[in-house]
Amino acid sequence: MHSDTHHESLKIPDEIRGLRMTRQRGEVYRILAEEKTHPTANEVFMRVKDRLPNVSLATIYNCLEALVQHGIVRQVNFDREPSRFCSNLADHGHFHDASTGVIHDIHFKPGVRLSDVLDLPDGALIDDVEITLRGRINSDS
Amino acid sequence: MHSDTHHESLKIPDEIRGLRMTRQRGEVYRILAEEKTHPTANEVFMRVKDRLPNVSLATIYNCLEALVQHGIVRQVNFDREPSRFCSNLADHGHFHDASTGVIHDIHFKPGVRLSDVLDLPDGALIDDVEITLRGRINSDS
DNA sequence: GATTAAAATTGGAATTGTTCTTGATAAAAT
DNA sequence: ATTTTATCAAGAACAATTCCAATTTTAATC
Ligand SMILES: [Mn+2]
Ligand SMILES: [Mn+2]
Ligand SMILES: [Zn+2]
Ligand SMILES: [Zn+2]
Repeated sequence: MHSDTHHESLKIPDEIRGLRMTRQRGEVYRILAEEKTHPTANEVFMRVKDRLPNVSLATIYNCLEALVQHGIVRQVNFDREPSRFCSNLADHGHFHDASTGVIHDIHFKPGVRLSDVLDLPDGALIDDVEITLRGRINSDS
Repeated sequence: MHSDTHHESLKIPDEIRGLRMTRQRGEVYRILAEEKTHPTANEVFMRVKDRLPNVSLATIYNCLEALVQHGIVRQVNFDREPSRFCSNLADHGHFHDASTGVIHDIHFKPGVRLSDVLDLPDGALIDDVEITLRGRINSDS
């Protein structure tokens, strides 16, 4: 057993993709990796404060931006609501269940390619796709 | 030839879907119907001012909200950028060409249904879909 | 290990798109 | 014509995010 003390643990390397993993960035990332609930910056802030009581909201924003910039987490927007963040790097979209508030990750069915489905302009090169669904889950049937 | 004087014209009824078509709402709608460029509220404001010099930005926002609420126009969001507005009521998504800034309407290929393509949770009832692409158009081939 | 340089963090102020509030206007109903 | 209701205008307020200057931390160099 090694010396430093943590709880459920989840090893985060000192550096990911050229981004130095500071204490604050590590804690922000941990929240997103542990909870797949797509929290807002402010929700991340509240959770990180439990471990780093002096952390500032500006730092949460800085960390989230750094993580997003380096492709370690993804930023998810629903309309004009506060941005949410997601550690699932697989290509996926989001379904917001209006009755529970839960946000579900949505994946393409196997073998589906965007260009098979959408009528894109000639020569269009897609850098980024965002698919956002709103609705509700009908428990019966 | 009828009495009231307008320029290129585009007849807008006194009421659409239960929404009273005031002068301001009509002008806002006209901009969106004439130009398919997905303008922001502020861009609509500048254009409407040419015809209604006393209109206020608050009124533009009020009108846009009323039109969106009544399903007459659609609100389109790219990340956290200012909302844009679209009079195309067909089911469609948006492709933002980063090199020109142009926003293209994107339609599904005929016969494609969302549930054929996405792996949705059991019992999911989709109220609304938003598809947003970013990229560029390669002019050669 | 001390010194210097670079990067990250903090707290608060500033920004920005949007919404709210309140009083004035205009339109509809009586 | 009077009353009621809806809309509009102007500016204040708001909330999420970004910016800024000062401090702290980390890394590099001596
Ligand atoms: Mn929370
Ligand atoms: Mn413009
Ligand atoms: Zn996700
Ligand atoms: Zn459109």
